[in-house]
Amino acid sequence: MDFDLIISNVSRHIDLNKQDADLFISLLEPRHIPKKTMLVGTGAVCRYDHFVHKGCLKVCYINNKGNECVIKFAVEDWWVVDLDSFLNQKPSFYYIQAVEDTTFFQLSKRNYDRLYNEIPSFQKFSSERWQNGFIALQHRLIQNLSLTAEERYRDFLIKYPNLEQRISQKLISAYLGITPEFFSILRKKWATENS
Amino acid sequence: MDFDLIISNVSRHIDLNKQDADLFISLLEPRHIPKKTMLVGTGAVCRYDHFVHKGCLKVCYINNKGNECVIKFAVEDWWVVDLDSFLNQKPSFYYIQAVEDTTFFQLSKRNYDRLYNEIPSFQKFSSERWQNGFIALQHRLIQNLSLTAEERYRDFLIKYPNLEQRISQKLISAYLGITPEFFSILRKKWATENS
DNA sequence: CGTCTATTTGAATGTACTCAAAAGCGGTGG
DNA sequence: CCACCGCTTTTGAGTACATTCAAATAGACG
Repeated sequence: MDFDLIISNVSRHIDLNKQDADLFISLLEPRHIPKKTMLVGTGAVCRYDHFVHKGCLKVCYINNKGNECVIKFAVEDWWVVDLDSFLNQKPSFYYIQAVEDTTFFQLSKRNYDRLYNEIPSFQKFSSERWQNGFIALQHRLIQNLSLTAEERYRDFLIKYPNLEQRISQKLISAYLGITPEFFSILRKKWATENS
Repeated sequence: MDFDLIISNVSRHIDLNKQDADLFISLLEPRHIPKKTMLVGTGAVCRYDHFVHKGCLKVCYINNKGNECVIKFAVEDWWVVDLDSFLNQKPSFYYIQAVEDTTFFQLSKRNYDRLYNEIPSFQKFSSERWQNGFIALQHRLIQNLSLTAEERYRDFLIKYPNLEQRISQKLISAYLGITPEFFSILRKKWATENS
């Protein structure tokens, strides 16, 4: 198994000595799942934190009109978890599902807590992760308050480079918070504008 | 000065012994400002974390149409800071302004760091704060993706009990992400519905 | 090849906005 | 104490953005 990506990811936040890195790696469980696999179902407890090595996962929920809404995508080099469910071991509001065949590492709550207690800098990593997550989420909230669908799409392209070519338009529209029909209209409009 | 509220707030997350509590209190700076005071200007560095003891602050930005958008209100018992600006000591994207005459405690970055280093459980407090903030923000993001203005208003009423009577409709609409004109129309509609 | 889903297209509708104007309300100065 | 000023709120007409529903077309997969 290739741990370079995940070690490099963590190392961007904290310094891991050889011993800590070995402990960290030993607690990870590599997995490979085919597309459409449900990793965490709505109402289930999110028992693992996940780091995507290759492929793509989505975090979603079904809104009151019965449509799927995408909270976030997790592609290569992204961490993903239902924080509320994972930390408090309570039923998740979201579900996490594979969009593509996906290779990832999972870290159980037990091992997460162990790292938290045994590697002081892992606390820092964790803390920074949620601080940055908070900042990023606030940024996305602003977009949804202020921007049109077209502007939000531009932002999607920047946030997830090249993902647009890998997933369906239906999924993109579920992320943008618009209907697939309207997204199709926008695409046509953009095509004529740039010709 | 009355430290009961802030001590009780922190104590909901962690246990503070007498010594830690005294240190904590000694690092706080009480302030009182009249309404409309700009606490942190857009582009300024957010040098303090704030805890509102009485009154109300708002965190806002001006969108590309020139309208004020409200990210959050901070009333009694709420903490408020521009996290990105405060942690990284960089210019803030938001501004923080008093909606009412407000009494609050401010905690400088230097003292924040000192607490972080000297009181281990303060790390826990801080960490939990951003985890909970992340969870709450995700919840608000969902609302903006899925809910109508009317549903978002219901949620505002729950999140900020009684605040509705204290602030202008213009401010509420800036929080909901709708125009004051449209908010006025909705109010009239609700009034006829409940008669 | 057939089936199932995704995408496109179109018409009618709903939600929310812009602009303009009038009415209400609060604070300030004379 | 009142008159005036500025800001908030209401109202209305016209418009833009986005949705729903239905149907046709195109792609993907077994």
